[in-house]
Amino acid sequence: MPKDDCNTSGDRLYQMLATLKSHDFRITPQRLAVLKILAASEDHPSVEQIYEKVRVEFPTTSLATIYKIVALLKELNELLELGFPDESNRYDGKKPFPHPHVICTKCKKIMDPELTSFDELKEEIARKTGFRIIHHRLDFFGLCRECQKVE
Amino acid sequence: MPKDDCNTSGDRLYQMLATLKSHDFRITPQRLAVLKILAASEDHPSVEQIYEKVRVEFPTTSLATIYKIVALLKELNELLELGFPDESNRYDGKKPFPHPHVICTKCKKIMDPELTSFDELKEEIARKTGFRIIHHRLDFFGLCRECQKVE
DNA sequence: GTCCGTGCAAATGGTTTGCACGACC
DNA sequence: GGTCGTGCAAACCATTTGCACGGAC
Repeated sequence: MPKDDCNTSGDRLYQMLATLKSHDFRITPQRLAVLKILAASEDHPSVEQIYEKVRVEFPTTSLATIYKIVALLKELNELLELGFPDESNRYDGKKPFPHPHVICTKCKKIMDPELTSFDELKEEIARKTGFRIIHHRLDFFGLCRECQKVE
Repeated sequence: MPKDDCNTSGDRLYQMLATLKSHDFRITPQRLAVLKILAASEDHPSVEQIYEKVRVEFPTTSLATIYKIVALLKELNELLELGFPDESNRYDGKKPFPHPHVICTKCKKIMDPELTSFDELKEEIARKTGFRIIHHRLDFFGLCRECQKVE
């Protein structure tokens, strides 16, 4: 099992619940539903997609609430936001720390590639710029295997 | 001189003018003013900053026009957009192709680091994911030398 | 019972659009 | 002179905010 993908969806759910509790945030049905979806999602969902899934179980849930829960989890570092200029933001609840993404510009699929040569790059940056690097963002855009075929 | 920073500001201006002309776009005073600013800017300006500079010379220029010119240059691949989730978008007219950036989260300065170990990373990605990589985005966020001192 | 979280609707703000006038070619 | 570009104001739309009710603890 890859070292940075070692959490089962149950572990992630438990971890997120623990973080909420330790900061004295209440565990509401809406929050629990969002946590479950994020802990289980393989597909980097958008707020709208989370909303649709939550509404299956809780049809009265409002979009504003989803936004608030997402903002809270982001604040607690339990959710990684992948913001895009056109506001088609996507979220990663399984690996809430910076890591590279590969994005298909056709089908909008987002994958997590395994990389070995990144740490070296990060160190080179710090050495050459004098910056204290806090976090980063690395996206590759292109066509996935499937979309290359049908093109 | 670094190989990917070989254009003087005059060369970039000429290049951008040539691209506009070759696509039969008119050279208006507003467009020329924006081109000059982009060709000379070292600081990855925002639309608002471009707007303020253009207004020094042409006080009647509207913000919408700047947006239109920026969109046009982006379309013609003469301008790199660095979009951020909070819409504080920034633009690079000197190197309109994807390249890494180092961003100070305090003073908002954006720099272009020199990197040697990036190509290798890109190749590793393509090999491991099967994607045909078209472009990429690599940002490092942190504190620049100056902001580390005053912190 | 208290106070936080939710749902609703209105506000926000960067960006885009429609349209008529004016200017580039 | 015809057409493209500009300036203005309104529209847009994802996201945020204010507020009163309801539920978690």
